[in-house]
Amino acid sequence: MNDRTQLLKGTLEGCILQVIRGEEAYGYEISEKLRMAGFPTVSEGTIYPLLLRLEKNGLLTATYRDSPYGPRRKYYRLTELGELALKDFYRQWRELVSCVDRLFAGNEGE
Amino acid sequence: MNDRTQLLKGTLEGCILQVIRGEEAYGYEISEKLRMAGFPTVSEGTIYPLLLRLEKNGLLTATYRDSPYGPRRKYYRLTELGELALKDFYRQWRELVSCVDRLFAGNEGE
DNA sequence: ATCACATACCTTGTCATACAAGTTAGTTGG
DNA sequence: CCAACTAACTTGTATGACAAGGTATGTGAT
Repeated sequence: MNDRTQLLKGTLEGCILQVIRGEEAYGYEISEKLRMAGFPTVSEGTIYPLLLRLEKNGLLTATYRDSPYGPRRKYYRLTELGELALKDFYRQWRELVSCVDRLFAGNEGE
Repeated sequence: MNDRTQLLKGTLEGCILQVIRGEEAYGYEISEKLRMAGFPTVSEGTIYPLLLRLEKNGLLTATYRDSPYGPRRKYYRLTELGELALKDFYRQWRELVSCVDRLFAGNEGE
């Protein structure tokens, strides 16, 4: 009925910002890292539009670089605005988690 | 840019099931309880369609009862299917939380 | 050379769902 | 009578995840 895709809404954007935060990364790499973090496979139809949107909104900047293994890669870096958005996301995320926890407190084991 | 509404996607459904789980409740009451749990005010344009959808999908059953204070209330109860869906939601929710936590582990304080 | 496969990026169209704004109704109190 | 609260519902809009498909480059096997 309701698959995980609805749960991901909004979360993914923040998680991608977090992945890029440490060091610049390109799309294909980001989806690998998310998979390694345990996320269900993130579709390319999800990730590329999202990256373009973040770039357009000024949270990311991009530069193309050649790859030794295939076509050139588009590396993304966080802007100042991106850092702020990331902090903001994490704050809101923690708040949501604590609300849900409060609601489910007492009957986890059932 | 991205307000909390996107973060709520999918989460709300499970939380409403959880509110109803303990004892039957009606829409207006549910939105109050969510607010008390710390959720940002949940719009009526959100909650009533959601309840109708859950009813239509067989996760909830409803009975009307008179109210001493206003128009009659529509009380919802969880079905077997609803209980299963709730368990399923919580499992997926915990999984998502642990993925995000894994990603952000190490630099919470910044 | 050719074919399969992995890498790498992008586009189009579809679906689910949260919300704003508005509608209809009942009750209570000034 | 009117305002305020309770209570449910409808319509229209925007967002964002995804499936499916397209383009292109490099590597290794046949």
